[in-house]
Amino acid sequence: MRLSRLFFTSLRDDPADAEMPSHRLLVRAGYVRQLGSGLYSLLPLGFRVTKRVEQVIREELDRIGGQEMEMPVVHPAELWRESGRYDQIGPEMARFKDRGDRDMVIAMTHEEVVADLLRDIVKSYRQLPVIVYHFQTKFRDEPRSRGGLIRVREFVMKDSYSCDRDEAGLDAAYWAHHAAYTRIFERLGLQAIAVSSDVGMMGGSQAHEFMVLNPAGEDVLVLCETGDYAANRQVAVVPKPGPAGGADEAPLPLEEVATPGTATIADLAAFLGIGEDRTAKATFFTTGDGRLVTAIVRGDFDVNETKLANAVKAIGGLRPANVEEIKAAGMEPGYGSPIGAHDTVVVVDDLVARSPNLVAGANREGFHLRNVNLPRDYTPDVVTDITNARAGGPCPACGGPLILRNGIEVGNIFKLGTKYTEALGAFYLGEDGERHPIVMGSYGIGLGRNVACIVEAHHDAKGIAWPEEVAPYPAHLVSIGADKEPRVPEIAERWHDAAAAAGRELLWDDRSESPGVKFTDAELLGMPWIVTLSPRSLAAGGAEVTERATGARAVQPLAEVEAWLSGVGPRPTG
RNA sequence: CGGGGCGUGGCGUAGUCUGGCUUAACGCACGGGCUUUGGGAGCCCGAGAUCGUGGGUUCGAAUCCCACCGCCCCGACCA
Repeated sequence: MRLSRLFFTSLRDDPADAEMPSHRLLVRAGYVRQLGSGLYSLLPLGFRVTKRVEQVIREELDRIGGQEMEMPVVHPAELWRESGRYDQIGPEMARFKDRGDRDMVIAMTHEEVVADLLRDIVKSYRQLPVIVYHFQTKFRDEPRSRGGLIRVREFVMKDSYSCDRDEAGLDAAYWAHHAAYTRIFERLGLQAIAVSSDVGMMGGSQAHEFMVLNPAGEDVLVLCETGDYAANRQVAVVPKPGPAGGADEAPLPLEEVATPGTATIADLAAFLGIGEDRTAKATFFTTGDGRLVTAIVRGDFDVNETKLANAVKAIGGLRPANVEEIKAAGMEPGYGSPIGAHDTVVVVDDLVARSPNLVAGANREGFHLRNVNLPRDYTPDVVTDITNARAGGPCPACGGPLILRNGIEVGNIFKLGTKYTEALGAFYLGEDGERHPIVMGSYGIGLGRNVACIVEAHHDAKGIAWPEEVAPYPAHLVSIGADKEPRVPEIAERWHDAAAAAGRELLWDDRSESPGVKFTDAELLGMPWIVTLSPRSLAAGGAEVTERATGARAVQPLAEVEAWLSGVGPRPTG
């Protein structure tokens, strides 16, 4: 590819609205352009990278027996009504009517279509197991896109679906995907770690997310330094300390105490001269279906909203309750507790439930209660772990200190079970002559997000440094001094043509720009090898070969470079 | 949806507070010419902007007021 013909432009200045390095570089180097919020065009360079990422994924999925296919982006709403998601999912799913006034949706994912195909095609256990996948556009009208390609509204995703006779088959497909993903991310140059993740309301039984560490990541990971524990904080197990005063402390009588101006736990503990671990903190949420949830954790812990939402099976998630809602249930924000409250679901953390004599709110401004004890003083609806793991806290596996890091989800694997196949009636006839629902798993990798994460991991102050596996071109040929030394354009053109003929096209900067411009662009664009051909290099006996990632450079003989670029020889290292 | 910020040639910005000095300025990029050619070259000429949109105030609006739209960041949200 001649750079003079490439549909692109590099920018000397950073785009004003790009904060993440990957976004800044992909825009500056002419890989992507933004069309609207969360909507991006892939320019030819960006498209080539994406296709290479796609090919890595394709090869690894084919290795575990995946069969590539393609399902539509537009679905009849009826299909989504059958699974129940048409009404469950909010405005993030785009809907419209076709010319026949039929309700249609734009796909956010493809479980329904797969289940629909299964009920049509699979009759017998002999047809299972099967893994199908496709690379297809998804549209999710996110409330807020951010971070360039990291979180967008329209994106191409590899989604695969495993279809098995039973749980054992699902388990095998699940771990096959786990292994495939591990290979994929390694090949992509991403240090991804698999963390246990939330299965949420989907009725699944197990899920992992593959995460790359990044300060801009939207998820918090709980990691053990020894590597024996890794989980999304949403689901991280929290080993609890014993009650602050000892488990066998005798319950004392309830006692109201004036605590003016102590609406926060820190103020309260300081005012009473006690540790935060002797207090119970109440926080309030409202579910999507309008229930008030009162969550009680020990004062030195924080509520984990995912765990809480799961504990109360919150439809439509949780949002912080407002003051009116809290007061309507007989509680006082800042001084609240379930004592005397009504019309609220009370969820108590297990540590609170077994901690005697905590200080809790009196539901009266400026007052708290000492010596609150369960179940003497109020009755929880649910007792379970609803706390966030804390940095430095004990690892559930080894007891060592935990660390918290932000991460970006580059892939996920999920045991769906029979939710969709039962809903849509996708059954097979087993060896036993009985009808059984097909057992599904679903597995996703977002392409654009992976491209951005690769750049996050492989760039420097000058630009991108693509791993060879995904680079849009294997090498960037810079020809200099073409008007002074006729051999330069001759050789460059010959190499360019030979490489193309060998099916491994080069990017050749054939422009009549100054050397500085060409070198700067070559470093910005980030091909793994920069080959400089100039009167100077010829005088030194060949062409200069520079490794983009390390900056290591050496002059190599012309014949060897030509053989390498033409695909008939190794990269010269002499 | 809440909070904050921003919208001025392709990109980055100044000008806005304090209306007129603007025929809207500057750098980069772009076209032509000459010179230059191993690290974002120099000089000359040139094209390119309904100052986000609509309304209002005013003798006069990029600038003040109202409404709307768009984008970015934080939060909420994320099957």
